[in-house]
Parts: sequence; structure tokens; C-alpha cells
Amino acid sequence: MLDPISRVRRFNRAVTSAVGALDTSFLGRGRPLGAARVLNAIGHGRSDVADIRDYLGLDSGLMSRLLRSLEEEALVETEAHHDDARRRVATLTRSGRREFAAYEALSNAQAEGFLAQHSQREALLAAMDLIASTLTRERIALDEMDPRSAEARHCLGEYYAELGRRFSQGFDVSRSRDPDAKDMRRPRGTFIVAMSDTLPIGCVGLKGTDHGYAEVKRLWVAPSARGLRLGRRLMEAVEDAARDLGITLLRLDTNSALPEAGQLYRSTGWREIPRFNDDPYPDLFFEKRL
Amino acid sequence: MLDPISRVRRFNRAVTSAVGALDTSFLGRGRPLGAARVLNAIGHGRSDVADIRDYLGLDSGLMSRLLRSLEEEALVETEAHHDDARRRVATLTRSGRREFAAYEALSNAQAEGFLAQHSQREALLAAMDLIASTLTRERIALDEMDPRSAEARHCLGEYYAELGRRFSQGFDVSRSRDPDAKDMRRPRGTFIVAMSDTLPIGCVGLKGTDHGYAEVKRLWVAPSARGLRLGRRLMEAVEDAARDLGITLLRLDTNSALPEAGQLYRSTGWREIPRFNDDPYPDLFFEKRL
DNA sequence: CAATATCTCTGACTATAGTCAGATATCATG
DNA sequence: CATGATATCTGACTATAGTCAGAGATATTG
Repeated sequence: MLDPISRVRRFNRAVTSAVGALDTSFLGRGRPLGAARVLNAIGHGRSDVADIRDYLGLDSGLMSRLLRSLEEEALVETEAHHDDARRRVATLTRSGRREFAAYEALSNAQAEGFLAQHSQREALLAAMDLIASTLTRERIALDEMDPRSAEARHCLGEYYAELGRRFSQGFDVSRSRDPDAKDMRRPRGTFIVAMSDTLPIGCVGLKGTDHGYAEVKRLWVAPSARGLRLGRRLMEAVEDAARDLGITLLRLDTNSALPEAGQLYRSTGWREIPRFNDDPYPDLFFEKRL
Repeated sequence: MLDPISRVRRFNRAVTSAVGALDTSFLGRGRPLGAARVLNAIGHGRSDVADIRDYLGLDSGLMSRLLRSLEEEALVETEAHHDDARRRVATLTRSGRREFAAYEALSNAQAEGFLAQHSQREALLAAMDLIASTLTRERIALDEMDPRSAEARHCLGEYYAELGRRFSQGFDVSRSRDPDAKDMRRPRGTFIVAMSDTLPIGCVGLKGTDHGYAEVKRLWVAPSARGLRLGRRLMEAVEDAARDLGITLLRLDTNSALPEAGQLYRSTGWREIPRFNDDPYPDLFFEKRL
């Protein structure tokens, strides 16, 4: 009754029936689920027909018919792709947007209803994040992004906040050697964000210097994504990027208040070296030759 | 991207596709999902046809046909109910049990595969428990049970373990006035267990005494079920049971190291009174007139 | 014991999802 | 510009799930 497998299966049962309830509420709008799914995919910004088909895993014949039924309802319009007339592009009409908004309202109401069940909202959300990250683990994409992008800035903000909580003396970015964004852009360096669906859940930066090495900076993994070995994946990705940029020597600094980081570096071929900068926060320094 | 609603919806998407994957693996056994569900319901001990139909929400015509198809496969046998020949009772044949075991193996493998994604198994399981309890909140049943039943003993074990963690001096049941099980059975008292599906997730005892009052004892809610206001529901149930037994005065003791308990009592009509026993653990005493 | 209720079953039907083989239009390439 | 590749569409088909009206057997009740 309490073994791990039973607990997972209890979770499966609970969640299956909740998912079914949402489908039922969608059916309440008088449209088969297939058509509703296509409408929602378009509403969420997918316009290329092949893309929608791929996303929803539909056969091209079925997809075509679903689109036709949405067109008959005057919810969707299709036109040829502007530079490949074989492809079709779907957009919502005015009433299509209204109908999409109604589905969104149903989804949002269901989500709110769920949150309202619990008096400790944040704990519930953290549990959901943890499970969502675990389930989508194999679909987490590591994308190179501009360090000034919204996704990167989100990660950096969380990273600084966490340092502030974990360092006994707090953390003030301005006292640290804030890496200039341009040093973390190709060709000097790069910045990699781990994306789970549209949610940034981790990052790492590679900062070019003029001293014969590049620095790995800002390695961070969202609390909900810890335990998924994402730190390791990010480090592998940043090392690959460095190799790609022709960099042969990497350095990084960290703090012994972050033991899981030191642990990771030591177990992946990094060698501890003496202090190589005068940043006030780090007390541990590593180097790796590629 | 990070507002609560989006987080819930990200969770929904992740979980929907995981559920779909399990369905697909079930289809791999060459049988439609409807038939597989009936087979599994029987395998899990549901034998009464009406009960299965009700559990799976099936129309009687559809149910009948699904049973027929399982009979044709020689996986299921049906016979008349022994004291109502209108009802039918389904049982698995030898090969039905084999096939059921194969489905169980698929479910278990999926559950194990999920757990294997994460290096902090217990955190993942705790998150799943929390969500499963929240989703099934409205189906949590409060059942009167024997305090010696497996369910009750499970709850009590967890309760004592938690007291041990929360009291600075630890907790040793034998030093406390261990309430005799017979005082927590009708007609002297009762014992109520909160069941989520087959999982006990909370309890409370009503212990009859010969001093003109009854005591509320052993109020416990599983960590995964906290925040669902289950403590409140258990207290209401135990007060109802006391009224039902003609009891007019209730007392209880607790400890200030359990602030959420004291909070609950104060907000539900309990009045603090002076110490009324010599148990070494409690330091707060309450009374409520029904 | 007749009337009524309950349980299961059968036949006839619909809706949805999905498959598959071409047909058609367009694009890319030598 | 012929050829093959690609994207979409149509028609014809199947499987599954589900609905509904009644039939037949059995149980319950006044």
C-alpha cells in the first residue's frame, strides 16, 4: 500500500481522472476533442499546418479534415505560406479567437480550482514543477541564447537570489565581477539556457577573457529541476561550446557553501587550482583543459 | 511564463502525455483500451458486473459487449451471483490472470521508469503523494475502523514517529498513557481513519473514560495531505461521533511544539483548561462542550 | 401472485479517431 | 523544363467508444 510503485500508481490514477475531467469540460463546448486541440494549437501560436500536425501527432488526412471543420465553423482561415505555396498557414478568425479564449478560460478555471484545494499554494506548485520537470526531462532543450534575453535574465535573477540565501554574508551582484553580456556571446563566449517547454529551468555562461582561458559562470538549475542531472548536462554543453569556439582552457570559481557544485566539478575532470581572481565571493577555483 | 496558472498548465501537459504513453503501452497487448480496463478492474478484485460498470462509467450495453469479448478470448468467465441471479459475477481464468499480470508489469515498469528519472526518489514520491491527495481530496473518506486494524496501526506508527521528530526530548509511546484499543471502540469511543483510495492518510481517536468526559486522541494527518483541511474534517467527524454516542464533554491534550494543532483547536470552539492528567508529554489542555 | 423494478443482454445506430492510397499543386534540382 | 520530392487534400475504409430502445430473466412488494 505504501511501496514506491503503489505511490506512483496512485498518483497516475488521480491524475488520469483529473485530465479526463478537463477533456470533458472541453467537450462541453460542442466540438470533438480533435478539433478543439487543433484550435488550441493555432491559438497558442502554431500556424504552420505541418507543424500542428507534427505537434499533435495527426495523420495528414485527419488534420486536413479537422481544419476543414474549423473553417466551416468560421473559426479558422487558411492561406498558402508566403514563400512556399504547398504549405498552408492557419490563423484564427475573430470568432476563432473568441472560442480559443473560452477554452483558455476553461483551462485556467480548472487550474485555479486545483490550486484552491490546497492552503499551501506554493508547496503544491513546487510539487507540480518537480513532477513536470521530471516527466519532460528527455525533452529539456539546451539552447544558446543572448544573456540579455528574457529567459537568461530570469535564470540569472533566480541564481543571484539563491546565492543571497545561501551565502551567510548575502550576495550583491554589483560587488561581484558582473560578466559583461558581450563576453558571453559568440564568438567570445556563449550563454546556454535549459528550456523545459517554454520554461527556463537552468543556465550556464561561458565568458571569454583575454588571458588565454575562458570562464564558466552562472551555472544554475531551478530547484524543481534538481536531481535530474541537468547541471552535468549544462556543463557538458558549455564544454562542447568552448571546444567549438577553439577554447582549450577553462576556469571557474565557486564557493564551498555550494557543495553540490564542487562535487560536480570534481567528478567531471576539473582540477582545483589556486585563486585566480579577486572576486570577494568565491573560495574555490577550478581549471579544466579541453 | 511563471505565474501559478501557467505552472499548473505545464504540469497538465506533462502529465497528459505521460498518461497517453501508458495507454499506448497497454494497446501494445493487442486489445482495445476498453477491454483492457475491464480486465484490469476484475484483476484488481472487482467482480460484480454492476460495480465494474459503475467504476468505469460504462453503459450497460457496452459493458456487456466488452465482457463478451474477454470471454471469447477466454480471459474471463461470468456466472450468476449466488443470491441474486439477475446479477453476474466475473472472474479471471488462468490465462486471464496471466494477461492481467502482464498489464500490471507494464504499469509497474512505467512507474519504475518514472522514478528512475530522478536521483532524489523520496522527494519525487512526496510530490506525487501531495498532488494525488490534493486531486482526490473530495473523495477522501472518513471511515470508523478498529484501532488495531492495519490502516489504524499504520497511522499511529507514523504519528508516533512524527512526535519523536518534533519533541526535543523524543517520544516513547510506553511512557505516554497508551490508550487501550478497547476504549477507542464503540460504544466507549471510536477510531476514525481518513482513506484516500486505499491509502490511510490521517486519523483521530475518541477514547471513552469513566470521568464524565471522553478524550480526543491521536489526531494525525499525513505530510502529503496537509493543507487540505483534513485535520478540521477529522475533528468534525470525531465530534459528530461523540454526539452520536451521547457524549457531551470532550477533552484533549497536546503540546506547544505542535502549533498547528493548538491553532486548529482554538479556532473550532475549544477552550484551554488546566492540566487534567499527568502524562509527561502534553503541556496544553483543551475542553469542548458539545 | 400480479405488478413492478432491477439487471443484463441484443440489435441498431452514431460519432470520433484514425489509416491508407492516390490526386493535385507546388517546389527544388540537374 | 522534365523529374522527383514535398505538402495538402479527397475518398474509401476500419476500429473503438458510446447511445438507446426494448427483450428476457429474475427479484421485490403490495
